[in-house]
Amino acid sequence: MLQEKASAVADEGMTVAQLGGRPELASDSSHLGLPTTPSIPQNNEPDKNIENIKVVLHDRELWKKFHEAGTEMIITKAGRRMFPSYKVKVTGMNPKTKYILLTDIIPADDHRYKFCDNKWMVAGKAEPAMPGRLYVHPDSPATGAHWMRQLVSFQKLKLTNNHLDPFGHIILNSMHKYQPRLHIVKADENNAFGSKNTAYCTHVFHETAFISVTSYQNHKITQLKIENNPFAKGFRGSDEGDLRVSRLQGKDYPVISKNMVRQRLISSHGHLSGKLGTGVLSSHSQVVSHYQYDSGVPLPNSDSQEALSHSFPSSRESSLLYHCFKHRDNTRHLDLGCKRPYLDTTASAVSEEHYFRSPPSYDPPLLSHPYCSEALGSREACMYGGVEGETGGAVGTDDLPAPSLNCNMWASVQPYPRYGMQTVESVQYQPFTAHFNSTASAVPHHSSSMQRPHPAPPDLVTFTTQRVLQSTASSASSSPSGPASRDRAHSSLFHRNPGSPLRSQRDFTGYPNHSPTSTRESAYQFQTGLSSVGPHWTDS
DNA sequence: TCTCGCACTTC
DNA sequence: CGAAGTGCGAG
Repeated sequence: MLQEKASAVADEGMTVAQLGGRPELASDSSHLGLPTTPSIPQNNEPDKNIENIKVVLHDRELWKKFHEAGTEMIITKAGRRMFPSYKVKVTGMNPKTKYILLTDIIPADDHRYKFCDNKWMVAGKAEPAMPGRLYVHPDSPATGAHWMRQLVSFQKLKLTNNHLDPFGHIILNSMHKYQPRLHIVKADENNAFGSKNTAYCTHVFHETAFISVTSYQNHKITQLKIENNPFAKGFRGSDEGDLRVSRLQGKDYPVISKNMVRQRLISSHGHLSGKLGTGVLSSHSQVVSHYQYDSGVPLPNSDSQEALSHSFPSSRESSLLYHCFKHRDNTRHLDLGCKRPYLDTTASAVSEEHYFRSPPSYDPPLLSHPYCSEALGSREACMYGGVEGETGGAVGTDDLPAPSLNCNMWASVQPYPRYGMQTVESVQYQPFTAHFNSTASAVPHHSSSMQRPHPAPPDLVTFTTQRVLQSTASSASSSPSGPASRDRAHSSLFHRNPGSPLRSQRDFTGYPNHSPTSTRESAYQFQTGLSSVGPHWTDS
Protein backbone atom coordinates (compact mmCIF):
# COMPACT_ATOMS: atom_id res chain seq x y z
CA MET A 1 0.00 0.00 0.00
CA LEU A 2 2.50 2.45 0.90
CA GLN A 3 4.38 1.60 -1.99
CA GLU A 4 1.51 2.18 -4.13
CA LYS A 5 0.82 5.37 -2.64
CA ALA A 6 4.26 6.47 -2.97
CA SER A 7 4.48 5.63 -6.49
CA ALA A 8 1.33 7.32 -7.17
CA VAL A 9 2.62 10.39 -5.77
CA ALA A 10 5.67 10.16 -7.68
CA ASP A 11 3.76 9.99 -10.73
CA GLU A 12 2.10 13.10 -9.98
CA GLY A 13 5.20 14.60 -10.24
CA MET A 14 6.63 16.44 -7.76
CA THR A 15 6.82 14.84 -4.75
CA VAL A 16 9.63 12.70 -4.98
CA ALA A 17 12.66 13.99 -3.66
CA GLN A 18 15.54 13.16 -5.57
CA LEU A 19 18.72 13.47 -4.34
CA GLY A 20 21.26 13.71 -6.22
CA GLY A 21 21.83 16.70 -7.02
CA ARG A 22 20.60 19.47 -6.12
CA PRO A 23 20.02 21.40 -8.84
CA GLU A 24 21.15 24.67 -8.63
CA LEU A 25 19.98 27.53 -10.30
CA ALA A 26 21.94 26.96 -13.16
CA SER A 27 20.68 23.67 -13.52
CA ASP A 28 17.26 24.60 -12.80
CA SER A 29 16.28 24.77 -16.22
CA SER A 30 17.22 21.33 -16.79
CA HIS A 31 15.27 20.27 -13.90
CA LEU A 32 12.30 22.18 -14.63
CA GLY A 33 10.85 19.47 -16.39
CA LEU A 34 11.26 17.59 -13.40
CA PRO A 35 13.55 15.00 -13.50
CA THR A 36 11.33 12.40 -14.17
CA THR A 37 13.89 10.19 -14.95
CA PRO A 38 15.63 10.11 -12.13
CA SER A 39 18.29 8.32 -11.59
CA ILE A 40 16.85 5.63 -10.27
CA PRO A 41 18.06 2.70 -9.33
CA GLN A 42 20.90 1.43 -10.61
CA ASN A 43 21.73 -1.02 -8.24
CA ASN A 44 24.94 -1.46 -9.67
CA GLU A 45 26.50 0.96 -7.65
CA PRO A 46 25.97 -0.04 -4.34
CA ASP A 47 27.19 2.11 -1.81
CA LYS A 48 27.83 5.09 -3.49
CA ASN A 49 24.67 6.32 -4.62
CA ILE A 50 23.25 8.11 -1.85
CA GLU A 51 22.28 10.56 -4.41
CA ASN A 52 19.98 8.08 -5.93
CA ILE A 53 17.92 7.68 -2.87
CA LYS A 54 14.43 8.86 -3.37
CA VAL A 55 12.15 9.96 -0.64
CA VAL A 56 8.46 10.49 -0.90
CA LEU A 57 6.47 12.28 1.72
CA HIS A 58 3.75 10.08 3.06
CA ASP A 59 0.28 11.47 3.20
CA ARG A 60 1.26 14.28 1.04
CA GLU A 61 -2.29 15.09 0.20
CA LEU A 62 -3.08 15.70 3.80
CA TRP A 63 0.00 17.82 4.22
CA LYS A 64 -1.06 19.83 1.25
CA LYS A 65 -4.43 20.50 2.74
CA PHE A 66 -2.82 21.86 5.81
CA HIS A 67 -0.25 23.77 3.88
CA GLU A 68 -2.84 25.47 1.81
CA ALA A 69 -4.58 26.65 4.90
CA GLY A 70 -1.34 27.59 6.61
CA THR A 71 -0.14 24.73 8.76
CA GLU A 72 0.14 25.39 12.46
CA MET A 73 1.77 23.10 14.95
CA ILE A 74 1.08 23.38 18.65
CA ILE A 75 4.08 23.63 20.86
CA THR A 76 3.78 23.03 24.59
CA LYS A 77 6.02 22.84 27.52
CA ALA A 78 5.67 19.12 27.74
CA GLY A 79 6.16 18.64 24.03
CA ARG A 80 3.54 18.09 21.36
CA ARG A 81 3.63 15.78 18.41
CA MET A 82 3.25 17.14 14.96
CA PHE A 83 0.14 16.41 13.00
CA PRO A 84 0.22 15.44 10.29
CA SER A 85 3.13 13.30 11.28
CA TYR A 86 6.26 13.35 9.26
CA LYS A 87 6.51 10.00 7.52
CA VAL A 88 8.39 9.12 4.40
CA LYS A 89 8.80 6.28 1.99
CA VAL A 90 12.38 5.75 1.00
CA THR A 91 13.65 3.90 -2.05
CA GLY A 92 16.92 3.61 -3.83
CA MET A 93 19.08 2.76 -0.88
CA ASN A 94 21.61 0.04 -0.97
CA PRO A 95 19.92 -2.70 1.02
CA LYS A 96 23.02 -3.59 2.84
CA THR A 97 24.36 -0.21 3.59
CA LYS A 98 23.55 1.33 6.91
CA TYR A 99 22.04 4.74 7.11
CA ILE A 100 21.02 7.11 9.80
CA LEU A 101 17.84 9.02 9.24
CA LEU A 102 17.19 12.12 11.17
CA THR A 103 15.20 15.27 11.01
CA ASP A 104 15.66 18.79 12.18
CA ILE A 105 13.46 21.82 11.94
CA ILE A 106 14.95 25.06 10.88
CA PRO A 107 13.59 28.56 10.80
CA ALA A 108 11.98 29.24 7.50
CA ASP A 109 12.71 32.91 7.74
CA ASP A 110 13.62 35.56 10.21
CA HIS A 111 10.23 36.88 11.05
CA ARG A 112 7.80 36.66 13.83
CA TYR A 113 4.19 36.33 12.82
CA LYS A 114 0.80 37.28 14.09
CA PHE A 115 -2.56 36.11 12.93
CA CYS A 116 -4.73 39.01 12.05
CA ASP A 117 -7.79 39.26 10.00
CA ASN A 118 -7.73 35.62 9.49
CA LYS A 119 -4.36 35.55 7.92
CA TRP A 120 -0.75 35.39 8.91
CA MET A 121 1.23 38.55 8.82
CA VAL A 122 4.74 39.44 9.62
CA ALA A 123 4.94 40.95 13.05
CA GLY A 124 8.53 41.73 13.51
CA LYS A 125 11.81 40.10 13.63
CA ALA A 126 12.28 36.55 14.72
CA GLU A 127 13.53 35.70 18.13
CA PRO A 128 16.97 34.35 18.32
CA ALA A 129 17.05 30.87 17.09
CA MET A 130 16.67 28.22 19.62
CA PRO A 131 19.03 25.50 20.07
CA GLY A 132 18.75 23.40 17.09
CA ARG A 133 17.98 19.90 18.09
CA LEU A 134 17.91 16.91 15.93
CA TYR A 135 15.58 14.01 16.06
CA VAL A 136 17.34 10.86 15.04
CA HIS A 137 14.98 8.14 13.98
CA PRO A 138 14.96 5.44 16.60
CA ASP A 139 15.86 2.76 14.15
CA SER A 140 19.08 4.46 13.20
CA PRO A 141 21.40 3.24 12.13
CA ALA A 142 19.75 0.55 10.07
CA THR A 143 20.23 -0.98 6.68
CA GLY A 144 18.76 0.32 3.52
CA ALA A 145 16.62 -2.76 3.39
CA HIS A 146 15.19 -1.88 6.75
CA TRP A 147 14.37 1.67 5.82
CA MET A 148 12.88 0.76 2.51
CA ARG A 149 10.81 -2.00 3.87
CA GLN A 150 8.22 0.22 5.31
CA LEU A 151 7.31 3.77 5.97
CA VAL A 152 9.78 5.64 8.06
CA SER A 153 7.85 7.52 10.68
CA PHE A 154 8.97 10.47 12.71
CA GLN A 155 5.70 10.57 14.44
CA LYS A 156 7.10 10.55 17.90
CA LEU A 157 9.03 13.67 17.40
CA LYS A 158 7.80 16.39 19.75
CA LEU A 159 7.93 20.13 19.62
CA THR A 160 8.27 22.33 22.64
CA ASN A 161 8.48 25.98 23.47
CA ASN A 162 10.47 25.31 26.60
CA HIS A 163 13.92 26.55 25.99
CA LEU A 164 15.17 24.48 28.83
CA ASP A 165 13.44 21.37 27.74
CA PRO A 166 15.04 18.38 29.36
CA PHE A 167 13.43 15.81 27.21
CA GLY A 168 15.30 16.34 24.07
CA HIS A 169 12.32 17.62 22.18
CA ILE A 170 12.80 20.04 19.39
CA ILE A 171 12.67 23.57 20.73
CA LEU A 172 10.88 26.21 18.73
CA ASN A 173 9.69 29.75 19.23
CA SER A 174 6.01 30.38 19.05
CA MET A 175 4.63 32.31 16.13
CA HIS A 176 7.60 31.61 13.92
CA LYS A 177 7.71 29.72 10.71
CA TYR A 178 9.71 26.53 10.42
CA GLN A 179 10.71 23.97 7.86
CA PRO A 180 11.28 20.34 8.79
CA ARG A 181 14.04 18.56 6.94
CA LEU A 182 15.07 14.96 6.58
CA HIS A 183 18.72 13.98 6.46
CA ILE A 184 19.97 10.62 5.38
CA VAL A 185 23.48 9.83 6.39
CA LYS A 186 25.37 6.85 5.25
CA ALA A 187 26.64 5.08 8.26
CA ASP A 188 28.57 2.35 6.79
CA GLU A 189 31.79 1.22 8.08
CA ASN A 190 33.56 2.45 5.18
CA ASN A 191 32.33 5.81 5.78
CA ALA A 192 32.61 5.82 9.36
CA PHE A 193 33.25 8.98 10.80
CA GLY A 194 36.48 10.30 10.12
CA SER A 195 36.06 9.46 6.67
CA LYS A 196 35.75 12.41 4.60
CA ASN A 197 33.60 10.69 2.26
CA THR A 198 30.70 10.06 4.38
CA ALA A 199 27.79 11.02 2.32
CA TYR A 200 24.51 12.37 3.31
CA CYS A 201 21.65 14.04 1.66
CA THR A 202 18.91 16.34 2.80
CA HIS A 203 15.33 16.36 1.68
CA VAL A 204 12.94 19.18 2.22
CA PHE A 205 9.24 18.94 1.55
CA HIS A 206 7.91 22.39 1.40
CA GLU A 207 4.47 21.32 2.26
CA THR A 208 5.61 20.42 5.73
CA ALA A 209 6.50 23.98 6.66
CA PHE A 210 4.45 25.34 9.52
CA ILE A 211 4.05 28.14 11.99
CA SER A 212 4.43 27.15 15.60
CA VAL A 213 1.68 28.26 17.94
CA THR A 214 0.68 27.89 21.46
CA SER A 215 -2.94 27.56 20.49
CA TYR A 216 -4.46 27.38 17.05
CA GLN A 217 -5.04 30.64 15.32
CA ASN A 218 -6.74 29.63 12.14
CA HIS A 219 -9.88 27.67 12.70
CA LYS A 220 -9.44 25.99 9.39
CA ILE A 221 -6.41 24.34 10.83
CA THR A 222 -8.24 23.36 13.96
CA GLN A 223 -10.86 21.79 11.84
CA LEU A 224 -8.38 19.85 9.79
CA LYS A 225 -6.67 18.58 12.92
CA ILE A 226 -9.93 17.47 14.43
CA GLU A 227 -11.07 15.79 11.32
CA ASN A 228 -7.87 13.96 10.66
CA ASN A 229 -6.15 13.29 13.95
CA PRO A 230 -7.61 10.23 15.61
CA PHE A 231 -6.89 11.60 19.02
CA ALA A 232 -9.06 14.58 18.37
CA LYS A 233 -11.94 12.47 17.32
CA GLY A 234 -13.85 13.53 20.33
CA PHE A 235 -14.17 16.98 18.89
CA ARG A 236 -15.54 15.91 15.61
CA GLY A 237 -18.79 17.45 14.90
CA SER A 238 -20.51 15.03 12.79
CA ASP A 239 -24.02 15.28 13.74
CA GLU A 240 -23.17 14.34 17.17
CA GLY A 241 -20.47 16.69 17.77
CA ASP A 242 -22.82 19.13 19.15
CA LEU A 243 -23.92 16.65 21.62
CA ARG A 244 -20.50 16.23 22.87
CA VAL A 245 -20.18 19.84 23.45
CA SER A 246 -23.37 19.93 25.28
CA ARG A 247 -22.36 17.11 27.45
CA LEU A 248 -19.26 18.84 28.37
CA GLN A 249 -21.29 21.67 29.46
CA GLY A 250 -23.58 19.50 31.40
CA LYS A 251 -26.49 20.12 29.22
CA ASP A 252 -28.76 17.72 27.62
CA TYR A 253 -29.33 19.62 24.53
CA PRO A 254 -26.86 20.35 21.92
CA VAL A 255 -24.84 23.38 22.29
CA ILE A 256 -22.81 24.71 19.52
CA SER A 257 -19.63 26.40 20.30
CA LYS A 258 -18.51 29.51 18.59
CA ASN A 259 -15.67 27.74 17.23
CA MET A 260 -17.77 25.12 15.73
CA VAL A 261 -19.99 27.66 14.23
CA ARG A 262 -17.13 29.39 12.72
CA GLN A 263 -15.72 26.29 11.35
CA ARG A 264 -18.90 25.25 9.88
CA LEU A 265 -19.44 28.52 8.28
CA ILE A 266 -16.17 28.39 6.80
CA SER A 267 -16.36 25.02 5.53
CA SER A 268 -19.66 25.62 4.05
CA HIS A 269 -18.42 28.55 2.22
CA GLY A 270 -15.63 26.72 0.90
CA HIS A 271 -13.66 29.09 -0.95
CA LEU A 272 -14.71 31.98 0.87
CA SER A 273 -13.22 30.59 3.71
CA GLY A 274 -11.64 33.17 5.38
CA LYS A 275 -14.11 35.46 5.46
CA LEU A 276 -15.35 34.99 8.71
CA GLY A 277 -15.09 37.78 10.84
CA THR A 278 -12.73 39.89 9.20
CA GLY A 279 -12.32 39.96 5.70
CA VAL A 280 -10.33 37.35 4.69
CA LEU A 281 -9.89 36.67 1.29
CA SER A 282 -7.70 39.40 0.79
CA SER A 283 -4.53 37.86 0.33
CA HIS A 284 -5.17 35.62 -2.41
CA SER A 285 -3.75 37.41 -5.15
CA GLN A 286 -0.76 38.25 -3.26
CA VAL A 287 -0.26 34.87 -2.20
CA VAL A 288 -0.01 33.63 -5.50
CA SER A 289 2.78 35.64 -6.39
CA HIS A 290 4.79 34.60 -3.55
CA TYR A 291 4.44 31.11 -3.29
CA GLN A 292 5.26 29.49 -6.34
CA TYR A 293 7.30 26.72 -7.20
CA ASP A 294 8.84 25.41 -10.07
CA SER A 295 8.65 22.03 -11.01
CA GLY A 296 10.48 20.68 -8.36
CA VAL A 297 13.05 23.14 -7.91
CA PRO A 298 12.68 25.20 -4.96
CA LEU A 299 12.90 28.71 -5.46
CA PRO A 300 13.75 31.06 -2.87
CA ASN A 301 11.80 34.01 -2.80
CA SER A 302 13.49 37.18 -3.09
CA ASP A 303 10.92 39.29 -1.64
CA SER A 304 11.18 38.45 1.82
CA GLN A 305 8.57 40.30 3.52
CA GLU A 306 5.86 39.66 1.36
CA ALA A 307 6.58 36.25 0.70
CA LEU A 308 6.58 35.50 4.21
CA SER A 309 3.42 36.94 4.98
CA HIS A 310 1.85 34.97 2.42
CA SER A 311 3.59 31.92 2.85
CA PHE A 312 0.66 29.92 3.17
CA PRO A 313 -1.42 30.29 0.24
CA SER A 314 -4.94 29.74 0.77
CA SER A 315 -6.54 26.82 -0.59
CA ARG A 316 -7.82 28.51 -3.50
CA GLU A 317 -4.59 29.31 -4.79
CA SER A 318 -3.15 26.07 -4.56
CA SER A 319 -3.32 25.52 -8.14
CA LEU A 320 -1.50 28.61 -8.73
CA LEU A 321 1.26 27.70 -6.61
CA TYR A 322 3.19 26.01 -9.08
CA HIS A 323 4.81 28.83 -10.78
CA CYS A 324 8.24 29.70 -10.64
CA PHE A 325 9.78 32.37 -9.00
CA LYS A 326 13.20 33.30 -9.29
CA HIS A 327 15.30 32.38 -6.76
CA ARG A 328 18.71 32.22 -6.14
CA ASP A 329 19.88 29.18 -4.92
CA ASN A 330 18.52 26.22 -3.67
CA THR A 331 21.28 24.61 -2.34
CA ARG A 332 21.53 23.52 1.00
CA HIS A 333 24.01 21.55 2.56
CA LEU A 334 24.82 19.77 5.46
CA ASP A 335 28.03 20.00 6.76
CA LEU A 336 28.98 17.40 8.85
CA GLY A 337 32.22 18.18 9.97
CA CYS A 338 32.94 16.80 13.08
CA LYS A 339 35.34 16.76 15.55
CA ARG A 340 35.09 19.47 17.84
CA PRO A 341 33.35 19.54 20.97
CA TYR A 342 30.60 21.57 20.27
CA LEU A 343 31.29 24.01 22.79
CA ASP A 344 34.13 25.27 20.99
CA THR A 345 32.35 25.60 17.99
CA THR A 346 29.79 27.41 19.53
CA ALA A 347 32.01 29.90 20.64
CA SER A 348 33.28 30.37 17.35
CA ALA A 349 30.07 31.05 16.17
CA VAL A 350 30.06 33.04 13.45
CA SER A 351 29.72 36.49 12.99
CA GLU A 352 26.35 37.44 13.37
CA GLU A 353 26.43 39.59 10.54
CA HIS A 354 26.56 36.89 8.20
CA TYR A 355 23.93 34.96 9.63
CA PHE A 356 21.47 37.36 10.11
CA ARG A 357 21.89 39.42 7.34
CA SER A 358 21.93 36.95 4.85
CA PRO A 359 20.67 38.49 1.85
CA PRO A 360 17.90 36.97 0.18
CA SER A 361 20.16 35.34 -2.02
CA TYR A 362 21.30 33.13 0.59
CA ASP A 363 19.47 30.16 1.00
CA PRO A 364 18.53 28.79 4.06
CA PRO A 365 21.10 27.22 5.79
CA LEU A 366 20.00 23.97 5.59
CA LEU A 367 22.41 22.38 7.35
CA SER A 368 24.49 22.57 9.91
CA HIS A 369 27.56 21.35 11.01
CA PRO A 370 27.75 18.59 13.19
CA TYR A 371 30.42 18.26 15.41
CA CYS A 372 31.38 15.24 16.82
CA SER A 373 32.80 15.29 20.00
CA GLU A 374 34.44 12.39 21.01
CA ALA A 375 33.06 12.25 24.16
CA LEU A 376 29.98 10.75 24.36
CA GLY A 377 29.54 9.65 27.58
CA SER A 378 27.58 12.32 28.85
CA ARG A 379 24.19 12.63 27.90
CA GLU A 380 23.83 15.88 29.34
CA ALA A 381 26.15 17.30 27.06
CA CYS A 382 23.93 16.49 24.39
CA MET A 383 21.10 18.19 25.82
CA TYR A 384 22.60 21.29 26.88
CA GLY A 385 25.00 23.06 24.95
CA GLY A 386 26.74 24.43 27.79
CA VAL A 387 27.26 21.34 29.51
CA GLU A 388 29.73 19.10 28.17
CA GLY A 389 30.10 15.70 28.97
CA GLU A 390 33.05 14.94 30.65
CA THR A 391 33.56 11.70 29.79
CA GLY A 392 36.15 12.04 27.68
CA GLY A 393 36.37 10.61 24.69
CA ALA A 394 34.25 8.27 23.64
CA VAL A 395 34.16 6.66 26.55
CA GLY A 396 30.98 5.28 26.62
CA THR A 397 30.65 4.68 23.15
CA ASP A 398 33.44 2.61 22.48
CA ASP A 399 32.71 0.43 25.22
CA LEU A 400 29.16 0.19 24.82
CA PRO A 401 27.97 -2.88 23.42
CA ALA A 402 25.62 -1.26 21.30
CA PRO A 403 26.93 1.75 19.99
CA SER A 404 24.49 4.18 19.39
CA LEU A 405 24.51 7.60 18.60
CA ASN A 406 25.79 8.68 21.67
CA CYS A 407 25.83 12.15 22.05
CA ASN A 408 25.84 13.00 18.64
CA MET A 409 24.48 16.16 17.81
CA TRP A 410 23.93 18.03 14.80
CA ALA A 411 23.45 21.47 14.75
CA SER A 412 20.87 22.60 12.69
CA VAL A 413 21.25 25.77 11.31
CA GLN A 414 19.47 28.42 12.76
CA PRO A 415 19.64 31.42 10.92
CA TYR A 416 17.04 31.90 8.80
CA PRO A 417 17.16 30.79 5.61
CA ARG A 418 15.05 32.55 3.69
CA TYR A 419 13.83 30.32 1.43
CA GLY A 420 10.53 30.27 0.26
CA MET A 421 9.14 27.10 0.40
CA GLN A 422 10.05 24.64 -1.98
CA THR A 423 7.72 22.72 -3.76
CA VAL A 424 9.33 19.70 -4.04
CA GLU A 425 11.71 18.72 -1.80
CA SER A 426 15.09 19.46 -2.59
CA VAL A 427 17.79 17.24 -1.92
CA GLN A 428 21.23 17.84 -1.24
CA TYR A 429 23.96 15.66 -0.90
CA GLN A 430 27.33 16.13 0.30
CA PRO A 431 30.15 14.33 1.59
CA PHE A 432 30.79 14.65 5.12
CA THR A 433 33.55 16.74 5.93
CA ALA A 434 35.50 15.83 8.73
CA HIS A 435 36.14 19.10 10.09
CA PHE A 436 34.22 21.78 11.33
CA ASN A 437 34.00 24.30 8.98
CA SER A 438 34.61 27.39 10.32
CA THR A 439 35.99 28.04 7.16
CA ALA A 440 33.15 29.19 5.76
CA SER A 441 33.57 30.09 2.45
CA ALA A 442 31.07 32.19 1.31
CA VAL A 443 29.81 29.83 -0.87
CA PRO A 444 26.71 30.61 -2.38
CA HIS A 445 24.36 28.14 -1.82
CA HIS A 446 24.29 27.31 -5.05
CA SER A 447 26.04 25.05 -5.09
CA SER A 448 27.03 22.35 -4.83
CA SER A 449 26.98 19.98 -7.08
CA MET A 450 26.34 17.13 -5.54
CA GLN A 451 29.34 15.69 -4.73
CA ARG A 452 31.51 18.40 -4.00
CA PRO A 453 32.30 19.02 -0.57
CA HIS A 454 31.38 22.28 0.43
CA PRO A 455 32.20 24.34 3.21
CA ALA A 456 29.26 25.90 4.50
CA PRO A 457 28.74 29.41 3.81
CA PRO A 458 29.28 31.50 6.68
CA ASP A 459 25.89 32.39 7.07
CA LEU A 460 24.98 28.97 7.28
CA VAL A 461 27.31 28.03 9.75
CA THR A 462 26.00 27.92 12.96
CA PHE A 463 27.48 27.57 16.01
CA THR A 464 26.13 24.52 16.82
CA THR A 465 28.12 21.71 17.14
CA GLN A 466 27.26 18.42 16.55
CA ARG A 467 28.44 15.42 17.68
CA VAL A 468 26.28 13.16 16.37
CA LEU A 469 26.91 12.01 13.16
CA GLN A 470 30.14 10.93 13.65
CA SER A 471 29.66 8.88 16.46
CA THR A 472 26.70 7.60 15.02
CA ALA A 473 28.26 6.58 12.01
CA SER A 474 31.00 4.88 13.60
CA SER A 475 28.94 3.19 16.03
CA ALA A 476 26.66 2.16 13.48
CA SER A 477 29.13 0.23 11.78
CA SER A 478 29.98 -1.62 14.74
CA SER A 479 26.66 -1.98 16.05
CA PRO A 480 25.29 -5.28 16.12
CA SER A 481 22.45 -4.78 14.25
CA GLY A 482 19.40 -4.16 15.32
CA PRO A 483 18.16 -0.96 15.77
CA ALA A 484 16.88 -2.00 18.94
CA SER A 485 20.06 -2.16 20.64
CA ARG A 486 21.06 1.18 19.82
CA ASP A 487 17.98 2.70 20.74
CA ARG A 488 18.59 2.74 24.22
CA ALA A 489 21.87 4.05 23.86
CA HIS A 490 20.81 6.94 22.02
CA SER A 491 18.22 7.94 24.08
CA SER A 492 20.11 7.80 27.06
CA LEU A 493 22.44 10.25 25.90
CA PHE A 494 20.27 12.82 24.94
CA HIS A 495 17.66 13.05 27.28
CA ARG A 496 19.25 12.83 30.43
CA ASN A 497 19.75 15.81 32.23
CA PRO A 498 21.49 16.08 35.33
CA GLY A 499 19.10 17.68 37.32
CA SER A 500 16.13 16.65 35.79
CA PRO A 501 15.09 13.28 35.59
CA LEU A 502 12.75 13.02 32.98
CA ARG A 503 10.21 10.69 33.53
CA SER A 504 8.51 11.03 30.46
CA GLN A 505 11.37 10.16 28.62
CA ARG A 506 12.15 6.97 29.74
CA ASP A 507 14.00 6.45 26.81
CA PHE A 508 17.18 6.90 28.17
CA THR A 509 16.74 4.69 30.85
CA GLY A 510 18.14 2.09 28.94
CA TYR A 511 21.35 3.58 28.82
CA PRO A 512 23.12 2.11 31.59
CA ASN A 513 21.44 -1.01 31.43
CA HIS A 514 21.10 -2.75 28.36
CA SER A 515 17.71 -3.84 28.74
CA PRO A 516 16.44 -4.96 25.56
CA THR A 517 13.19 -3.62 26.26
CA SER A 518 14.04 -0.20 25.70
CA THR A 519 11.64 0.98 23.35
CA ARG A 520 12.72 2.11 20.16
CA GLU A 521 10.34 4.68 20.36
CA SER A 522 12.45 6.74 22.25
CA ALA A 523 13.03 9.70 20.43
CA TYR A 524 16.30 10.84 19.72
CA GLN A 525 16.27 14.42 19.70
CA PHE A 526 19.47 16.20 19.91
CA GLN A 527 20.34 19.61 20.46
CA THR A 528 22.79 21.57 18.79
CA GLY A 529 24.58 24.18 20.40
CA LEU A 530 23.43 27.39 20.11
CA SER A 531 23.43 29.75 22.24
CA SER A 532 25.90 32.07 21.55
CA VAL A 533 24.10 33.46 18.93
CA GLY A 534 21.24 34.85 20.46
CA PRO A 535 22.56 37.95 21.75
CA HIS A 536 24.20 39.04 18.75
CA TRP A 537 21.53 38.34 16.67
CA THR A 538 18.81 40.22 17.80
CA ASP A 539 18.66 42.97 15.79
CA SER A 540 18.83 46.16 17.01
C1' DT B 1 -0.17 34.90 24.96
C1' DC B 2 0.38 31.12 27.39
C1' DT B 3 -0.67 27.46 30.99
C1' DC B 4 -3.41 24.31 33.02
C1' DG B 5 -6.97 20.76 33.99
C1' DC B 6 -10.57 18.52 31.67
C1' DA B 7 -13.08 14.94 28.92
C1' DC B 8 -12.30 12.27 25.30
C1' DT B 9 -9.62 9.56 22.25
C1' DT B 10 -6.11 5.94 20.60
C1' DC B 11 -2.88 2.48 21.54
C1' DC C 1 -6.81 -1.22 32.02
C1' DG C 2 -3.59 2.57 32.04
C1' DA C 3 -0.57 5.61 29.43
C1' DA C 4 -0.47 8.99 26.37
C1' DG C 5 -2.17 12.26 22.56
C1' DT C 6 -6.20 15.62 21.49
C1' DG C 7 -8.50 20.49 21.46
C1' DC C 8 -11.12 23.30 24.66
C1' DG C 9 -11.68 27.09 27.53
C1' DA C 10 -11.01 29.25 31.98
C1' DG C 11 -7.57 31.69 34.20
